[in-house]
Amino acid sequence: MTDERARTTVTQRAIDRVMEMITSGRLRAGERLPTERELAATLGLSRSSMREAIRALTVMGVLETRHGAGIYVTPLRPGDLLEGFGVLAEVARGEGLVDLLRLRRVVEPAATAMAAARISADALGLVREHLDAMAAREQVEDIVAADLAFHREIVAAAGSPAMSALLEGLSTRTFRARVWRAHRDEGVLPRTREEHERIYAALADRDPAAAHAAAAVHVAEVENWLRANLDEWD
Amino acid sequence: MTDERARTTVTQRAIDRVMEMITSGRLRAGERLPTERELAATLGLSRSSMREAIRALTVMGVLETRHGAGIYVTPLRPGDLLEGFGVLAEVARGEGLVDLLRLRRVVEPAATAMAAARISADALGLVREHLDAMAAREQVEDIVAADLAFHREIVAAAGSPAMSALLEGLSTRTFRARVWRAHRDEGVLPRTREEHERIYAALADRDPAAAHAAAAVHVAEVENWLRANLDEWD
DNA sequence: GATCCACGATTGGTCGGACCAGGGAAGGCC
DNA sequence: GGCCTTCCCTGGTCCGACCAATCGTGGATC
Repeated sequence: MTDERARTTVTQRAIDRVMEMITSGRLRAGERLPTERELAATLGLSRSSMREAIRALTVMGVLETRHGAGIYVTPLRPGDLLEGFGVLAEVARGEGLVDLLRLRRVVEPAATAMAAARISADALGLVREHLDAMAAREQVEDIVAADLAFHREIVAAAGSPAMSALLEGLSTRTFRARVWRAHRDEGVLPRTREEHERIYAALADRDPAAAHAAAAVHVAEVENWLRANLDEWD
Repeated sequence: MTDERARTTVTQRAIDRVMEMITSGRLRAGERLPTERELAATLGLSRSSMREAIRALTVMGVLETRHGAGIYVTPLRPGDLLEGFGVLAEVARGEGLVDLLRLRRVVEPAATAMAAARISADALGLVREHLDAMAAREQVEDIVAADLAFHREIVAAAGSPAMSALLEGLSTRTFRARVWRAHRDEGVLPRTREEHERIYAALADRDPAAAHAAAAVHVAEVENWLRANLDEWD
């Protein structure tokens, strides 16, 4: 029990040490850390290995480095920590993608419902703008951009950074572009537009239940499409 | 447009390059990558920087290194990619913690409902065992272990790796221990036990709606406790 | 001929030091 | 007093050497 885990790498131990400093409160959000060189000396490893540990904590969203200025602890907000997870949907394939969409079908309706209960008039106006932009544009890329902005605005109105960050990670531009292209080719764009309108209407009515249902229908639609087209994916 | 993003670090570019190799399908799940030295040479950077890029992709759950053997792409299952999630609840504080719990209140009931519809008799038996273990143990650490196992078993029965991984990340041993200790001191353990029993009963009845409600009540309970005790936290 | 083992080539892990590039504060110039 | 230069500190990159786990290979053994 003395030091059984010497089997792990020095870098991993450094990561754990810094994490422990943060969880224990010795390092607080926003605070600046010692120099790379100092940290390496203190924790007893080379600067190279220390840099790897710092890089790891950086992608985790725990630390943040500023060239020439120093290393800082991030504000540690859920958004910061979930930032690196935008990779998720990007690499998932086949059954894994379906699973991610299933998760989205659970979270997005809940977020939309929360938004319906507390969205401001200003935010609602922005949602309306994105909705109109979707209808006005021709290029798939533009439509997708408006689509993403539409959902992002709604989720943001829910007031849950964690849900925003999670859903952001579950949405990838390339995936959505593919879905839109397919929908266009299948001539079902009007139906998609109808779904979006229904979501907006529920928000405008400040009707959480209706918003929940409308969002669920919308995501389920995409999920079903993916399930039906899984074979020709990738 | 020639090479505008030379402003970023070489390591970041290497990360992007490897990610692109994966998303484009040139590197497939489980496949082995070239040597660190070869990769560095190919991408035109030093081995040190290349190692940092690899470390970053490792903590993201995209790559996996085996000392002496080589570097491999992970199976890229949602579970692999959400693994680093555990950090989240570990460092979150104050309002951020409440937000995470709010996310859990959305996801866990959904997973429990899905489990109710498809849980096997065997899995149900295990759930029962963990429930009994919770009641039988005295040490908070043991109770927490059984508590975690109880929820984990249920969520696993939902059959969604993404939800399992997410909820796993939202649950930390230290947080739960604190909650249990407080509940014990406040003498509300019987009520918690009752909530667990109700969840089990809904699963046994194969009643998704009841399971959803029971899980929601349970998580909301913890959320309310946290909200009430936020001031004395950390 | 099959099995086992020792050895060495391969590959990731660690180290130390040198040099480059961005930032920021001290101090001089106007 | 305000602006600008300068210099030092800090992260970013690179190199080359050595350590340690792995795995294939080929020879010894039965």
